[in-house]
Amino acid sequence: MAFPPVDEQMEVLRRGVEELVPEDELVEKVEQSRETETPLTVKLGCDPSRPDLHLGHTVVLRKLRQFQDLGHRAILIVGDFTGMIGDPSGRSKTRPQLTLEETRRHGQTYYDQATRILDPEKTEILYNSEWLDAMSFSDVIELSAQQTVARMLEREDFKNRYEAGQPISIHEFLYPLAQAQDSVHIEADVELGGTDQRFNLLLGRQIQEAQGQDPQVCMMLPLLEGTDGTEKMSKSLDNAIGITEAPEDMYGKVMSISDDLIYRYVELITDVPTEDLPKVKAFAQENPRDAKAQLARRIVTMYHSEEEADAAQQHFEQTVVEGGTPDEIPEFQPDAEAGQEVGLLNLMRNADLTESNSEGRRLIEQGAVSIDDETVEDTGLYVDVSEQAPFVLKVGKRRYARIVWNGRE
RNA sequence: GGGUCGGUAGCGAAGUGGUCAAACGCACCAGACUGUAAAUCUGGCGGCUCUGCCUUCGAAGGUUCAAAUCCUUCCCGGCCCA
Repeated sequence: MAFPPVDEQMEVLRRGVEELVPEDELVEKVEQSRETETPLTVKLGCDPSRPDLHLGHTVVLRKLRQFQDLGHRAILIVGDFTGMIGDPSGRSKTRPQLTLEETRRHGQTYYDQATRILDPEKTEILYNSEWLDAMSFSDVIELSAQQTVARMLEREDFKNRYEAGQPISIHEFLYPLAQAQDSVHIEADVELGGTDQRFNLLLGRQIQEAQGQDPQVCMMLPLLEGTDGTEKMSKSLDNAIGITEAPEDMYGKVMSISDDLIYRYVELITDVPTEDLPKVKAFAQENPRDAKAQLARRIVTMYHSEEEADAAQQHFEQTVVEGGTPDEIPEFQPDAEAGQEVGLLNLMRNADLTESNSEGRRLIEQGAVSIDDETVEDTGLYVDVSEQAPFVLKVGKRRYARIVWNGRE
């Protein structure tokens, strides 16, 4: 197949990239691949311990997709080997130990989600236990001889821990080496990763070189900030927008990002053509609300459909902007006899609107509970469901239930 | 193996016999405000039949009128030494 001209390829590949080490080598590789009509092998490692992808992951996946669209070869490497061993160091949260089946299953889930972005026809998936598990102890020693402790300690987190007198287990030095070995195994031309992967990616270059291979180019992409606007998007920080989330949630969460982030999201995780980006930037400054709505629609469309994006937008306008009641709210049918008075506190708890009666009482005191848009004042209110149903019970801004009663006499 | 420091609410962290359901920060929830589910401000943030009562401060016992705070044993973690 014919590859596009080098300049064209580079223009696509450079978009949104934080760091490219070294850029001229990539140009050379692209030139060479075009001349010899051989696709580049592009590697992306993925962590099978958390298979739920969010928009942050898509930054790097989209870059991989761009490589595919230019005709190159994408390889996803599932780190099942390290996943199986787990990280026994015990500091911070111990990485959960996974069984082989679990890593395979997670790997599959990862693949299924990733192919919403990648071209499934052109995506290879490999599990690194395949070759890492086969290495003998002497192989490992040989591998580790290719790196020095001093260089390892250049890595910031190791350095900090070392200087602070905190323990670093030997095996922690082995993980980056294992990842580098992956690059050797597939003879990667390019490895993608977030900027937090700098050390690991660079180590891949070094190890490849030590083993007589042409070193890979390291392409580092920025870590997308989450909905809190400062921390990187991460499920454990609870600031993530998952790509499998419902259209309404996705839309709402995008609308909640801070205005400064609009352009960044557009640049990194949408298909807006590169030449239109300056326009987007100006628009985002001038009219952040509409720019954000456009972004939210675009993102929901990417992972769902245009119709669902329309519906999500409408839902948002209706419930958030106007503070109205959404069209679809869960129904709850209390267990009550005709004419029986039911305590509102219990009703809320049974309908899963509150966790405890204390919480319900507090919320009523704060004026957060309403029945058919009428604020409830009395914490000891009793309602006769058979008489009053159906009615809409609202707790806070986002918790609703339609209370119904199917006449039991 | 020895020494030492520590284990308090979702997390971080005060408190070291009574005024402790436990300061403070973060997270979270609500109200006001706003173009927004952002920011900001205000309030809340164990449970209950709620002006009071009940269960919590690693676990189990004990001392005391009274324990998160003192004692004993045990479990878990950090650091130092070997």
